[in-house]
Amino acid sequence: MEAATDTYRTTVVKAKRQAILKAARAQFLKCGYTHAGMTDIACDADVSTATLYKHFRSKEILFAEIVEQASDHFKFDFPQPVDGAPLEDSFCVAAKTGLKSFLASDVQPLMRIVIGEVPFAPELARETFKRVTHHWYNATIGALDDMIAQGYLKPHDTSISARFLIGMIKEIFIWDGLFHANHVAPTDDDGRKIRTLVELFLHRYSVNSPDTKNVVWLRS
Amino acid sequence: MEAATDTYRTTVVKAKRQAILKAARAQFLKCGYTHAGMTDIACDADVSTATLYKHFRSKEILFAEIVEQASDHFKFDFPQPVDGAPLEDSFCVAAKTGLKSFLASDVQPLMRIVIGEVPFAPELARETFKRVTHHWYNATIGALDDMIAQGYLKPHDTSISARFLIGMIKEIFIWDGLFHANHVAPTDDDGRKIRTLVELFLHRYSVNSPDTKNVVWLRS
Amino acid sequence: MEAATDTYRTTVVKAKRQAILKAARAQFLKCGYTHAGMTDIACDADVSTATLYKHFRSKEILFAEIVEQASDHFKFDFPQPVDGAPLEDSFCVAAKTGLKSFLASDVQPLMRIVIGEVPFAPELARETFKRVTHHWYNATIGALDDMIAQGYLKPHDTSISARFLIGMIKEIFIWDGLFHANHVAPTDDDGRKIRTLVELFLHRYSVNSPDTKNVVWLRS
Amino acid sequence: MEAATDTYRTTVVKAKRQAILKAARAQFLKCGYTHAGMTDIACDADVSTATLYKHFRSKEILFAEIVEQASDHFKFDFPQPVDGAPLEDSFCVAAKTGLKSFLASDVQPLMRIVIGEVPFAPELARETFKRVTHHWYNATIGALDDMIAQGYLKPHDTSISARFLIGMIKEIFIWDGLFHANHVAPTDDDGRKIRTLVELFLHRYSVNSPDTKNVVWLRS
DNA sequence: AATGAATGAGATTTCATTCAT
DNA sequence: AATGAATGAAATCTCATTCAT
Repeated sequence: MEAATDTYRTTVVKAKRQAILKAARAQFLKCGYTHAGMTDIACDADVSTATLYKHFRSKEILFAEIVEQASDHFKFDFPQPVDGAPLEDSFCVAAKTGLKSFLASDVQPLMRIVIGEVPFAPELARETFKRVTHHWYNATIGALDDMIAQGYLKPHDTSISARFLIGMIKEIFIWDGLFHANHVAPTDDDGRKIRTLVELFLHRYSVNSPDTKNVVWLRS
Repeated sequence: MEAATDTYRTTVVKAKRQAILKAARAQFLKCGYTHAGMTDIACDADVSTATLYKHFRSKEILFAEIVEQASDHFKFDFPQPVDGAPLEDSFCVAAKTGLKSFLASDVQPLMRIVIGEVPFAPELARETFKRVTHHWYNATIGALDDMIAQGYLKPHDTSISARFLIGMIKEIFIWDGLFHANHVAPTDDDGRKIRTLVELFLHRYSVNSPDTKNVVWLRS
Repeated sequence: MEAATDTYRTTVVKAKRQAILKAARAQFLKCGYTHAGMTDIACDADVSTATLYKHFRSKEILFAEIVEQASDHFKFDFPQPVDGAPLEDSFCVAAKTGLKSFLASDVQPLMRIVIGEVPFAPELARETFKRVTHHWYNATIGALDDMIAQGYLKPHDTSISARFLIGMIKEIFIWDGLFHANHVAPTDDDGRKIRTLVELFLHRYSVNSPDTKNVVWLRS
Repeated sequence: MEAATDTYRTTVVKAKRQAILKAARAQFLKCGYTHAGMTDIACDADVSTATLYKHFRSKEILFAEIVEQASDHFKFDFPQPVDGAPLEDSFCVAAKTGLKSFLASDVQPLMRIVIGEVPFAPELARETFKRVTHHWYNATIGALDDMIAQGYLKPHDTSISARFLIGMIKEIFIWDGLFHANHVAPTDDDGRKIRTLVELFLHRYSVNSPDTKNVVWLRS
């Protein structure tokens, strides 16, 4: 009986916690950090402000929790190139998958808020940056290094080429969203943008790409 | 005499206006939009709040003015390739110049604020985005198209390649600054980063780059 | 069996009650009345708030209980003068004993709180005042009257001389503690302070003290 | 004209400040520190809370100001003994004057509040203690030392006798007030209480008092 | 009998903006 | 034209106490 009671209570409490997180996320996304009101959040979650504060000791902590949740949701693994399949496809799948996970994680709109709060929550910003950007970046470096080791790519400084790759993806699919509320990332259903981008990358770094030792970029 | 007085008055008024703008910029950069106080700005500018409001009808308008000023300060012209000189150099100079102007214009830290205020000043964000991102983007597209017309580059869709180029630059020199207060953009004194990036670009799009029609990126 | 259970339960209940009182005393002494939190008290006592409220219907009542307990702990009996021993010694012992009991009873730091809450708990303050001050005062008056009756002291208005005696003790050993947290009453290990004070008193009221009927305090 | 305007404005501002102080004092005396509400104070002073906070940066500061004002109002100078007049009278006048100034200064009821806040405003308590208790104490020591030097009093440790004197006064006229709201200090219109207390003191310390070197306080 | 999550009411404090001078 | 004191509305957070389990 006690166990049952406990379970029931626990369930209710967890439900409230979730309700709060949901309401808070909505409020923050709608209003940004400063303009979001704890009172409103409590109200939307059908909870008193006191209860809200029992669950999350401060607005800052509540916000951090939401950001953490979202950024934890962002997972990225560069898929292993499939033997015999075009290397290009691996890159495209990786880019598409990473992007999808990123967009699905709700991190993007939260990032706007985090960025705006940089002077007042530098630690949070740093942390978010690390979780999202570093994660993506490191996974990519690792994959590129592997591919070099396996002879797919020419040896080169992957710590910079990885950033080039990611930079292009961000520019096309993410950057605009920083400046526009309710921004929907441009679709790339036929995958042409990503493919173009990957081609640009592999044109330089694939072992199969032509040698350019003697090429000059001079005008003829 | 009156004219002289008028001139004097005008001068004083203009000086006050400048003092306000200067103080406000400092405040905003230090505290972000919401936490910057009109009273503090007035105080720093040695002006009463009433005078402040005579010059700028509201905090929002004052902020917009500052952002506009800064973004107007960001000028970018892709230099014409010099005949006989390596094409590469043109790109490097362009990238370096653009970046320098961007960083010097104070737009970067203001952008953080603009981004944070997106839900409350969507128009401002849109405008800033246009002035900065579009400007850079369009100037680059134009230059690339010219170079195609002049036979420097292979014909291709410059509306996307331009973004690739800019995306890589942003990733290396700008993105991190969005998440870190007092961020100093990484130096690139020897220009190696930019050069690597340009090489990647030209490897694919220079008319001198080897043909890759029959190249497959497959593993051998 | 039932009886045993009852006994057990009773024991547990009493233990909890004591735990609560102990925790509450600590809280109140540390934080004062207003800043002491019922939740904290319950927590420190390893009891739920509901249980806390089962035992003490309100914060006020809980506090009153603690003050009562402490002030009941303060016992003072003026020791009978020992025949043939210096009267002085009786007074010194009395003063020392009274002071010791007072300091040991924890009343002093609680008094600070009681005093601060005078406007909100006038009854409690009155009661505490009576229990502590009156008690001390009445015991002293009684002893002095006895000593007059027994021919130790000159006849006089003991209702005022008793207060003089106590007033001097309070001034030296208690007053400062009202204004300083963690105040430790000045030690008087050699008893010189108390002895001086007692001498002052007996110089005027002892039957052995010289007559002063014809003394004028005029400067010669 | 400007000067006049300034004067007018200054006058108004000062008046508001005084209104606030008055309202605050009343509120604090009525409700103690914690229960006094800044909103209520503002309301009583016919001022908005914002104005209240312009004048006093915080509740704590406002309270400290009031205490300081009151304690500054407490002045005590032990009057010089008049040549040829009974020394007794000097002491009685001194006691009466000191007491009157103390009671008139409003410090007494504020002291209750200060004492209650000791754990949370130790500095304020210390300061108040110094201003009131030390001041009284030091002035008395100085006067006693002078009288010793001038041959009115027997040489002795005045740092303790001064406290005896003050302790008796406090006991009779002040102590009770700590525990009772709206307490009116007992009158002593005929001066008999003070006279009795002074006699007790001089009986021991006046140069004219009989020698007690050979007196034993033993029961005969 | 015991729990502890939930509450409602209120506390202090801030800020963009106005208006009498 | 300029001042700066005054404002009203709102924001975050706390606490003694209750009630469903």
